[in-house]
Amino acid sequence: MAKFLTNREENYSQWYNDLVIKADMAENSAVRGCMVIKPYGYAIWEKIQAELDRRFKATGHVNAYFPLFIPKSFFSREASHVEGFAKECAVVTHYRLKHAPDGKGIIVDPDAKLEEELIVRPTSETIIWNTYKDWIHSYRDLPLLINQWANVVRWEMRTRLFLRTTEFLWQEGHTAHATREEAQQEALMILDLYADFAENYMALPVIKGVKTESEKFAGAIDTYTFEALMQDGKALQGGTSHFLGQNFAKAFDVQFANQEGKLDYVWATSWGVTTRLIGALIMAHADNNGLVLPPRLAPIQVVIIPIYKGNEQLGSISEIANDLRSKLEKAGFSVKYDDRDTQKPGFKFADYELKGVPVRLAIGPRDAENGTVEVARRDTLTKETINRDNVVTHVTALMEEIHQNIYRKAADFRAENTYSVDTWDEFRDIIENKGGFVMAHWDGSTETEEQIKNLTKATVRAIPFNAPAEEGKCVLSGKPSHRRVLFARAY
RNA sequence: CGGGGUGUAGCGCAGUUGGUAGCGUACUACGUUCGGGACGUAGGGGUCGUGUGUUCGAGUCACAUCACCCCGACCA
Repeated sequence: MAKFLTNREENYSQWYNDLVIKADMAENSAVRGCMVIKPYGYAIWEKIQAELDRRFKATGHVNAYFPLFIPKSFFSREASHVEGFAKECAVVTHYRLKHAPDGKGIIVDPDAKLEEELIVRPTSETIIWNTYKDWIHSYRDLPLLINQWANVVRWEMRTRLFLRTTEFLWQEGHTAHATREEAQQEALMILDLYADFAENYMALPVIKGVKTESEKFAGAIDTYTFEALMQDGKALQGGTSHFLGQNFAKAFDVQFANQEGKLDYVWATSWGVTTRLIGALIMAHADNNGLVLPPRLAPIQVVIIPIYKGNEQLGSISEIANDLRSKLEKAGFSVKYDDRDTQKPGFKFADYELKGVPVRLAIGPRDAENGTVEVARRDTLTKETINRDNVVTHVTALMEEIHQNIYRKAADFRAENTYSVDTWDEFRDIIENKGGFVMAHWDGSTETEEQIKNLTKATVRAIPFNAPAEEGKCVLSGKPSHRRVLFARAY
């Protein structure tokens, strides 16, 4: 099996690329650096969206939509923000095309130059805070809890499907609060929301923490992150939640009258996750047979495949299959009955394994006669035959078990690949030869962090919240440190 | 933006000393198959990335150009 996929152990990044294409999730487009998300990949995104959107609303947020274009001048309002994004902005300079004078093709009309150039949003803080200025006047207008689902553009040098593309989809929450404490709580609450989603929907164990000065969002006071370990030993940042302090409020002059009638700048957060989560899903769980999707995000949770000779057999098996399908659908599962006569069962088995469908039911003449059905699970590739009457209860329990199992596998993998390291030699050896998470002491200085990055390509992924206080010496500089931080090479 | 590589059927590729383009797969039709990626027969599909040049003749040689992929620097 798996002869159609590059072997994961042989060439991890080729395996990943093959998988995205062959599982029909996405492909490169005619536009450099931009991908086409195909229906199967987009269906996963829709599931991610649906659950996150539900959770955002359950915590008091509402959706809105702000413009794709941002006046260039807005960007320069917040100094570190410009600094962070300037190098990767797409800029609209003209608003019209015309036929070339020589009659060959069309050109940008030089007479249609924009008065002020527009930036294609790499993130929306500036346009949103410029708008909030008009919306917020009193403490009664607060908190303002808004999210938007949008596309953004960051002009990247090198791109990879889902992991880094020039244009990508995400959600960005932008909230405004009356007090520092409330904004900080919001940022942390969202981080918890993300982490809970990762664990319960993506079956992905994550580490929550705060970013270092050099890794934090341009314009933030604090950036909170959740980090996951991929199967090649590299870390992937799942998403971030920022406490922005009053930086944007001051830059855009967003003040409100508090209960005493005094003017004060509002406190802000912003937070987002992107289609990159799909990349994380792939790299955390998939194997040499293809995708392994956690049941709660699988577009197809159960596939039913008939095994038959001739039309009358197909007819009677279809009757059973359709009955099972409607029962499963009633129980809340998304089910596909694949009765295509153009593919053989073996082909379908391999194909749905490639696509990571969690549970497969096969019904053949033997099953029809015995009142049974063959149940195969994607995560373990094991099969069993059960009584047809028990299908719904069995599948229901199985889905939960599959979720737990792939979560446990990922958690075990992370445990096996997390090292507590005290010497530089050991640090270097593990980063270079084994990969994984390395918990080590660090003196807290940007210079040391930079040096470690230059020497090993490893960065501080997070200062974990749950790291206990522990006296030690920085793994590189030997200076005192009070806790271990999480190092890894990262996507 | 540096270093390397590739452009020939939807996809993966071959194409010798220059002689008018082929294989696998996919696709279409029909038949036989169907409990782990079936087989037979017939068929359709190409400005050989683009341009210019050399030549009686260019997928093949020369020059130019464009695009994409991989590895680095930058990033979610």
